[in-house]
Amino acid sequence: MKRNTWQRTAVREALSARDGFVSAQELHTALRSAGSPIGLATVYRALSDLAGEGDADSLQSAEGENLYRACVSPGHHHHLICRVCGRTVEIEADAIEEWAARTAAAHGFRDPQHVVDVFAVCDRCS
Amino acid sequence: MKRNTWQRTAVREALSARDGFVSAQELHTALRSAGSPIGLATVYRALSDLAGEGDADSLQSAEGENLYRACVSPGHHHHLICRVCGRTVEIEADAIEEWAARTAAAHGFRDPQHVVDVFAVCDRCS
DNA sequence: AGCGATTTTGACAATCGTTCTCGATAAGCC
DNA sequence: GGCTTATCGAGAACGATTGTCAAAATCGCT
Ligand SMILES: [Mn+2]
Ligand SMILES: [Mn+2]
Ligand SMILES: [Zn+2]
Ligand SMILES: [Zn+2]
Repeated sequence: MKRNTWQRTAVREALSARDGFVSAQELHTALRSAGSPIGLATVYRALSDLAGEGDADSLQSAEGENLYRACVSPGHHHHLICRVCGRTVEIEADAIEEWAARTAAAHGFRDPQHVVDVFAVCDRCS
Repeated sequence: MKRNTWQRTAVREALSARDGFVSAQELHTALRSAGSPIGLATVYRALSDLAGEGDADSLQSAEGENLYRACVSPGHHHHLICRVCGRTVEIEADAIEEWAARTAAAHGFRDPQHVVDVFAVCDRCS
């Protein structure tokens, strides 16, 4: 049902070429600079699809922008993100998962979801 | 240096009258409905100030809106928020603080900040 | 390869939360 | 009361994102 277009491929590759989180606009600019005539709306759609399929992680920056990153590990995980360069480390922390579940249950809340991200400055940038 | 206006007082009180997170627009509408002629920009500014002074908590909804809540406990804490009605429980978890600091340090990252929120469905709403 | 049904694209407009502008207003202070 | 200056607020401006819709491209089928 989902068709293969060079646009989606281009977005996937451009995303993989980065090692941190990027916005749709940044990625669009990068693609255009590299000579691609891809449209902005298409980049937004492709990134949204990738995130929906689990091939990309997404998060909101402090400024409210949606940022994306090519997913390295397949399962659920969190991120340690450099505030300066965007470099990102994927983190698994079962302790956090348990804590979230326990905390919700302790207050009578059901079906907990959680947002856990750490923003700091990486060694290269400090 | 900072002046006391009835507008700031009105925002503070309107915020305290709620028990969940609200957006600036919602609060503005509520104030207007109650007869206040307060301006929208003023509500935005007041909420931003309150958050900056630590008298209000703020977070971003999944849709990217900035939400505010009158702060109950004074120190650093996190939230367990009902996805349906917005009811919120303030949570302190030293274990999380330590984990965040340890995780950042383990990867050579400095000056860590973290976003930790749990969204679930409260007992009244399930 | 050719055809046709259906998806996808992209330029542009529209949306929507938030911030900016700037003349008017009103705290705080003497 | 007056002065100084922070604050207000209506409306414009902004910026990220989404909607529109005609043109182009993909895929299944022959
Ligand atoms: Mn988790
Ligand atoms: Mn914390
Ligand atoms: Zn860095
Ligand atoms: Zn609830």
